[in-house]
Amino acid sequence: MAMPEKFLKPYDPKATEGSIYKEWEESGYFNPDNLPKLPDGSERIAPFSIVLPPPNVTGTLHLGHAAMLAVEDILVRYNRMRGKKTVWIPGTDSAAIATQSKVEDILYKESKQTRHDIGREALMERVDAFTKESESTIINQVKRMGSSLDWSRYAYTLDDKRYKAVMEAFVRMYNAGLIYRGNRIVNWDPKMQTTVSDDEIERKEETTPFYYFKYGPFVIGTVRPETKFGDKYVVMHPSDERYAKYTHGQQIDLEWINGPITATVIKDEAADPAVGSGVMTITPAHSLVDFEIAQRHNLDIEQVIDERGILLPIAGEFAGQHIKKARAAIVEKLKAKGLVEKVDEKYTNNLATNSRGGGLIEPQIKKQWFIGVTRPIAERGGKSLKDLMREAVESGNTKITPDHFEKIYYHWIDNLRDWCISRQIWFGHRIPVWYKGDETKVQADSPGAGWEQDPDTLDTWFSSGLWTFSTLGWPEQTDDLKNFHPTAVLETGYDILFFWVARMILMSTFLMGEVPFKNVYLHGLVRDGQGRKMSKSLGNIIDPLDMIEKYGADAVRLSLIMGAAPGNDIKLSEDRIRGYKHFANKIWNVTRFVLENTQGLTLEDGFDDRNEFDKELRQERRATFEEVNKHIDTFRLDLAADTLYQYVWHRFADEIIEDSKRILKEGSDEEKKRRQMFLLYTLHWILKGLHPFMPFVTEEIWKDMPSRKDLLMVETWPA
RNA sequence: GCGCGGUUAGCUCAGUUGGUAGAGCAUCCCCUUGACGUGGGGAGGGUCGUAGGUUCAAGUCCUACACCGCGCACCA
Repeated sequence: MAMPEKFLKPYDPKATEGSIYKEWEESGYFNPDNLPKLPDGSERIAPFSIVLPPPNVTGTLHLGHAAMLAVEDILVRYNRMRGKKTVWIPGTDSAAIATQSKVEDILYKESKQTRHDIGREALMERVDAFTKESESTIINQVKRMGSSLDWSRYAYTLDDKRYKAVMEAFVRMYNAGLIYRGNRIVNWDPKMQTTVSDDEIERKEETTPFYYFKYGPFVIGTVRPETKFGDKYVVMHPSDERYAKYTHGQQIDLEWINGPITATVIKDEAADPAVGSGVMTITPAHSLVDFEIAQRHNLDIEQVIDERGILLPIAGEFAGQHIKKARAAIVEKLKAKGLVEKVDEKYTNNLATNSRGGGLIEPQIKKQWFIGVTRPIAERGGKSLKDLMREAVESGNTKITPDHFEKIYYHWIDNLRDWCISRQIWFGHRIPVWYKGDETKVQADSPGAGWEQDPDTLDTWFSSGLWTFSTLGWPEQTDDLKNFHPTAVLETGYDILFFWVARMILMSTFLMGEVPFKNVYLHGLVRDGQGRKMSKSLGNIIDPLDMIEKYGADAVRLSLIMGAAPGNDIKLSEDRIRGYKHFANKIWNVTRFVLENTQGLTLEDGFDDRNEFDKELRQERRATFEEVNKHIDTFRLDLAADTLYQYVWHRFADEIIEDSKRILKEGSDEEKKRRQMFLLYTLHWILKGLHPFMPFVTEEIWKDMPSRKDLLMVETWPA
């Protein structure tokens, strides 16, 4: 057999990757139902399942996705080769708020219309068209990474099956008393005109003046004078001796922004004597802490700012002004009245913004739907959702890697408040609650004529929380659900531990009575070569698709794995990617050498165990793979890849092959044969071992291996 | 303020149950005309953040501190 011509030129990923992915897809082996039997003729039984964290349907592939795909594909391919019944389920996410705001932006740019101009139905049509158009883009980009996803099980968060699952989940949670409607203080985004959950708030630093105002005999501080109109309670710590002469409930007449008012003294431990003067006034309608104080003492709560950020009549002459503009004018007026004690010009304040749309958050009291996280659940032995979430990890049923994130997870649970799940946007899963007069019904479908559905939709993380089982067919009792749930691993970035991982545990432990996954593997953020975040303004963004184009998907995958310990940020530079392309080429040339020197031989030509020197080589090879197995099983893919890299390049190529040149030239026929068999055999091992990490180049080489029976992706792992 | 990490060679990072410090890249020198220049051999370079402690022995365990990063909280 002559040396295949392709090995005479350097490895060219561009010429091979597309067709190889097609072969994989057409083989059907991404689907566990089509996987071949094991070499001993038995069926694959042990399951290995991963659900893909669904990228936004309207997004494009970035390095975070690329890292995630690399890790998950390695785990899936490794386990497939180890004989497991493997499935990796793809999907995309509607990303409700983000997608709707994107479409609204386009709408406004094109026709200067808002969603209210065109109405709910027309907007949804536009959103659907936009997502359909985008969907294929992200899917094709995911495929270019070599991801061995079972596309026959593709799910979209808003498709019919998932919609049904979401409705079912809501109704069940409502019936269990976990979902309730309440008038509580929520994070309101005046720009998007919707509520936002606590976890979606992003704090941004700003430098702003800090004002000290005279409030009767007291001095109070604030950065937000515009909220102060309704402040008629003055709060101090019960044991603050400076204010011992004031008693709880005492009334004090004083001059305030728009004239004389009567303030009431409240003694509450929420006032920290060490902060400022130790005295504060409260605005219960626009501050969570103030709201809680007001509730404790049963105080009046008055709205000062409306849903668009406009001051209400309580602001007197300032009513109708936007809070942004009103602030300076209010301060001027207070100055004129001699009520400004002093101004600290450079105060660092953390502004709450909506991390999805960027609007400034204004706390408001609104009637919304909530999930009560501390309510006892009868069908779970009186435990609360918080208890269930904590137990999932404490029991070890779900292990988080790296494990220090478990502490962060507990910390989050301890601080968790009821989760506001209703959103005033249109794109998403509509809340399955129906109203007719004073009647309310909670059910998936309309109860009939005259019933009106709640106009709100659900927080996108509500449906995402169901993802491990909604993708497997829940609420129907499917075979997939039986076979593959709980899933083996959930792999994602540590930045969505709370958003998503915790919500999945919440949903699964309640609805399924089991954890959603046995392992959580958290990868780091991908940064540039100097450790900076990639951003447009720094101009340091690396596009994974450009890199695939230049160096091949295998090189990109390896660059995101090597040196990336779990949970550590990944520092990526183009140099590193180039380096791994060199490695792909090295494997290519190793193959060329081995095939050239073993022509006419196959694995079936036997293996001589009596050669003592080669015995050591074989032991070393086995030890190498045992190390690789150990690392993969403990999610140290970085070390596994490094072990293989070292062995292939610096042991096998640099030493064993170099040494073989002498033997093949000068050795006896028997020595030659032994060495040839070792080289050929080891090349098989190497290709198998590297396949999960570098699937394209190894599969391409595999085509010319004399012992090939099927695709490398379903070959058995060396042992 | 509370919590979680990190600090090891110029850079990026490993370092498994404590036993004389490792890799890749970079630098310098040398080699190489049939596996591969996307190559090979070699060299220099670290008192492992600081100060204590435990131990026969500490990069590894304990305590404190410093600096860097992150999460939560804070709009009095």
